[in-house]
Amino acid sequence: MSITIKDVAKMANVSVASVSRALNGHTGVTAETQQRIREVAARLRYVPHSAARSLITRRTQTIGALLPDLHDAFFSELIRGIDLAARARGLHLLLSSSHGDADEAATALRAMQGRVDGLLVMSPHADASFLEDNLPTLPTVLMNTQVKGDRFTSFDVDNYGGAQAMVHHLVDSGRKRIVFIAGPEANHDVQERERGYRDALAAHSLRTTAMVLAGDFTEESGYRAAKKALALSPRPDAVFAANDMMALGCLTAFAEAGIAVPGDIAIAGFDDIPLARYVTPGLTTVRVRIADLGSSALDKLAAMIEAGGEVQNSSHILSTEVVVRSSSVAGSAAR
Amino acid sequence: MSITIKDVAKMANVSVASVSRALNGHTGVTAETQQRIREVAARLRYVPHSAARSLITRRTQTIGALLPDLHDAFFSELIRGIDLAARARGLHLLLSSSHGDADEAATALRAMQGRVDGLLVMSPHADASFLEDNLPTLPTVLMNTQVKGDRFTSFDVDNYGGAQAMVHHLVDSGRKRIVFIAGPEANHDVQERERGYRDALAAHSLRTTAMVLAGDFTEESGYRAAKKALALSPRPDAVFAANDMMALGCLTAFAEAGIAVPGDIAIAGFDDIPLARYVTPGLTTVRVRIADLGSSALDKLAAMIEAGGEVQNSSHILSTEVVVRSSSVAGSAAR
DNA sequence: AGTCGCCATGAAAACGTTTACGTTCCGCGC
DNA sequence: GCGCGGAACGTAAACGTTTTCATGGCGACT
Repeated sequence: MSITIKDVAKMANVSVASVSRALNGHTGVTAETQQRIREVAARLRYVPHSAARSLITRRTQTIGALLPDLHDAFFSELIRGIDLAARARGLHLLLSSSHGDADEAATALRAMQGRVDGLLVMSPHADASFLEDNLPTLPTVLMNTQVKGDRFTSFDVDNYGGAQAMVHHLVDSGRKRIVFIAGPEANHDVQERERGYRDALAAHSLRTTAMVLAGDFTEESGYRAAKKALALSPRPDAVFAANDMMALGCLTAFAEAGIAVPGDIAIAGFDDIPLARYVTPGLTTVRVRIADLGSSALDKLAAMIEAGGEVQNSSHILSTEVVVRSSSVAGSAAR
Repeated sequence: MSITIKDVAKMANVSVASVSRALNGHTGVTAETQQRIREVAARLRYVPHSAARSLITRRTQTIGALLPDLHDAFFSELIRGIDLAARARGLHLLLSSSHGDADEAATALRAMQGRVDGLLVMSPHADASFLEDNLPTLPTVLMNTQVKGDRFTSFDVDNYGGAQAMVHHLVDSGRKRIVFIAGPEANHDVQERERGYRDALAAHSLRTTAMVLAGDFTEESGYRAAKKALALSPRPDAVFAANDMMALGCLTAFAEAGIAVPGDIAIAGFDDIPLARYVTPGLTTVRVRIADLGSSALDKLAAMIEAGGEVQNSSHILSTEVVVRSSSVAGSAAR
């Protein structure tokens, strides 16, 4: 039904080879015939069939992204970053998100075979052996996915450094009893943030005051943790939540309890989701440049593909930044 | 390099045809050999090359989504909805977003040829003739994209009805001078929202009080419009912004000017972005179920593909819902 | 003027599948 | 005992490209 290169060739009285050459701007076809072929192709609305093309060129101009089911803002930012970099290179994006379990992820991974030139993977379920077992033999870049050694190229945000910096900020502004609200246990990001929290406390000789409450990244769990924090004695003068949503839950809990923020207690989060600057008081948090993470990972992947896969693996850390708002320091900039 | 069906065939001492049959669960191969082939395939980590497969089957199991550059929350929700429905059907998602101009959109559209089984299009630049000119001959569903007649199947949110309902709510709670802050002029959603606003005023015999200020969907433009609204005489007792971000700008402007919300003036937005319930006061707005829009559109598209393209075009309207928060009615539920 | 070489072009192979069509073999009914 | 049907399996065509290789023509150089 769809019109093919043969139709164009026939109509222009040339061979399919010449059509291919003309349309791809290759040499070996006179300007005049190229012109003619181009005209015919346009008139016929010819569009090359990409499956056929990739079959022979071994290139799809597409990269696959395997993502977990993420909280909205994070997800959206990441995609935006990836998409931006991909479009700049004329690459397409095959999206595969929300993989509940390893089996599902494995299926998705295999389905990418022959469909993409490279893979961007962010998967909480992935460990090295899972990846080795299921990854098609494709250039791959890992994002925020824990894996030891140099078997893969990876990009990670500086969870450890960001958490440290936040604790330093809190201590510097006079806080002494800082409680940390953790996230899902198996989550590598959370582990690193907690490690940064503990090490920073130690650096201030406050190791003994370390206090960690459970959470699961939801606002609700932040709310519950905040209630627990208030019951502690002596009462903490700051809570540092492993992500912003939980910090928002704290905000609500404290407001209900009539506790002044930041007067009685300071609140800090992690991620700098758009919401953070809109709540009152504005939420002090660690900014993670998610879009950059996506862009950088894609750029690196593109380079690997370009190089034909024979490049040294490398790992990269994306810096974070403490954003101080009113939830930790009275009278600080509203934005 | 990659191992193909031939390798499996050789290793299992059968023909490629049998391998294909065994792996696809077709008849004509004994259980015993099927078993053997499956084992060999697993051992060799054979994964069928999808480009080759789609070349012959004319199916890619992939649907393409052409999206504009959207404000974050909207974009993310839409993708989530689409992805959800796609995964339920085992379909892949080829994403193509952020198309600044029609040329870019056209290129993206053509690049989809042979890559996808169907197309989901949301494009502000698209009018009927653009689509006819550039759309590959593929099943297509339009989302929030204005196009007259029944040449396409489309899904739209009920901008008109939502705006009407919001105006009714404002009038019912005692507001009389309601100003509307418009969005980008060419935007069809905005036009419909404004139409709903005007018609609802007319229904309350308040037609003469209609007052429209310019805006462009950004928070900044909402802020500016709010300033203008305050300068009006008599001063309005409500502003209805064409989207939530502009409503937030109003919130800021009124706070700075010391105007009480909702005491002196009520504020209403449109979209119900996540932020809306977090700001103080909570923002009264029109909820648009974006994820549903995506899911429904994809479901319909899948049905069209299933049916082989020979289905009647149809258009669908997704209902909206007024969400009352404190910005329009004092003491209303915080959430 | 003849030969050499380059350039435009065409024919055909190749990519990795699926599937229509043959072929072989076995069992069964007459 | 012979033929027939069906099941299991193999052969090869087909999908729509790109690319290698062959071919022919024409200009330039000796």
